[in-house]
Amino acid sequence: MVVPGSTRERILDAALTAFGLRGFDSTSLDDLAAEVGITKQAILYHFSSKQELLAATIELAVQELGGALSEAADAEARGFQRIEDLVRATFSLAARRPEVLGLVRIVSRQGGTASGKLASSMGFMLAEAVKFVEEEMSAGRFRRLEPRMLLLAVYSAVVGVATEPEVMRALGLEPDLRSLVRARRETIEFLRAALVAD
Amino acid sequence: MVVPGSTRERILDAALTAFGLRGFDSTSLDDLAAEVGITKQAILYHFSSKQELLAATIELAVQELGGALSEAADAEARGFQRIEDLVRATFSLAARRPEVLGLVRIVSRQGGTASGKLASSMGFMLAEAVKFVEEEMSAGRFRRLEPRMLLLAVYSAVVGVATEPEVMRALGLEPDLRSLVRARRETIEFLRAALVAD
DNA sequence: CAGAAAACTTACCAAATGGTAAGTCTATGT
DNA sequence: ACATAGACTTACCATTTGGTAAGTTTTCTG
Repeated sequence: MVVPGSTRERILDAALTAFGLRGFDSTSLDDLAAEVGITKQAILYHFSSKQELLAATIELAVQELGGALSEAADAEARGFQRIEDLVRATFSLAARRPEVLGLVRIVSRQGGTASGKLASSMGFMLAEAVKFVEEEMSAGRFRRLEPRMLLLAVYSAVVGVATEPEVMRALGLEPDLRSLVRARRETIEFLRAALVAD
Repeated sequence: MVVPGSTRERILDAALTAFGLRGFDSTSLDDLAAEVGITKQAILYHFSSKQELLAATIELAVQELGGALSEAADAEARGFQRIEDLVRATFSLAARRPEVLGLVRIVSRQGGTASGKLASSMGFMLAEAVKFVEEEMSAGRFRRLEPRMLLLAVYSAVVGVATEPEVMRALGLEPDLRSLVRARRETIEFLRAALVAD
């Protein structure tokens, strides 16, 4: 399988997949190089160190995630519809490119320089989300809860359901496409019940 | 600081902490040995390989998690009270020993032999939880949702909130004890709204 | 107290890892 | 035609890693 695009792009793509699915420390530059069909030194030609490759990879992941979400977040949509759109977009991304959410999770857990970078990249989107939730609460369409805590719970629930195939398996659910669709539907109903004011 | 207990116990404890907080591949046997104050070969005397050490560590984590939960799950408690007890116990564990939940997450994401072991260890508890949720739904106390999907969403939300300090930070919340208490309260209210039938 | 088993340590080792240095090939502008 | 810069590769290297082999000390037991 020949991946199109420049060598640099192919390295980034392979790194995003590997870091996001297997983890940063668990992925060696040699593995990565073999996957792309080049030598390790070609990677170090484009990215001066493994850390810098990680930084570039995070930037790409944030771009993809941000793109998918902002595309879904129709500025016109109000109330729960907007949440539903976002959840659908997140599930779609999780199905198409699980490595993107995987990378976000792995990096956000680890702390350090990388996670600071991620946090600042996501900062704007989060601030907007908080504003939206607060407006909906003021308008009486959402239950009154602490907006940031609410977002954290929603984020955790969605990303968790979308990216924990092993936990699904433990629950006796095969993590195939059909189950994912059902998981999405159930998650949306769950969130609707939690959010929408009576 | 001298940690009490046998050498074997001290190794297990250090391994649980390191694997749970920093990850399996990111922790070398040499690091571990230095922490415990012995040599790497002493570790390999008690556990014949790093993989076996991981297996023993998982077993310990499952025991701790299972212990904390089954202690909290008063068989008498019905309805949402029982969920609340469990969430409190989970948050308490996350505050006291974040590495336990961290290990469960790390392993469950990785798949392979280790995660199969974890899944089978948790199997009984999960089956019981499904039964409980189904009963509550039949009794009309919980909303009708797919029990296993519901559990997955609840699990993801709770563990996510309890163990994602970096995401909290990105939301402008300091992950200190006070915030964790607030997070717990908000999570419980969130779940109550989602679960309790009108 | 003898000796054997348990609980280690010191001494190694082969493979893998991130990274450096220097060379090769190819396109391009002059 | 030729120098120059970009895009690599081949050749190394020091360190780290999980693991083995063999020796030493401590503890238990007959």
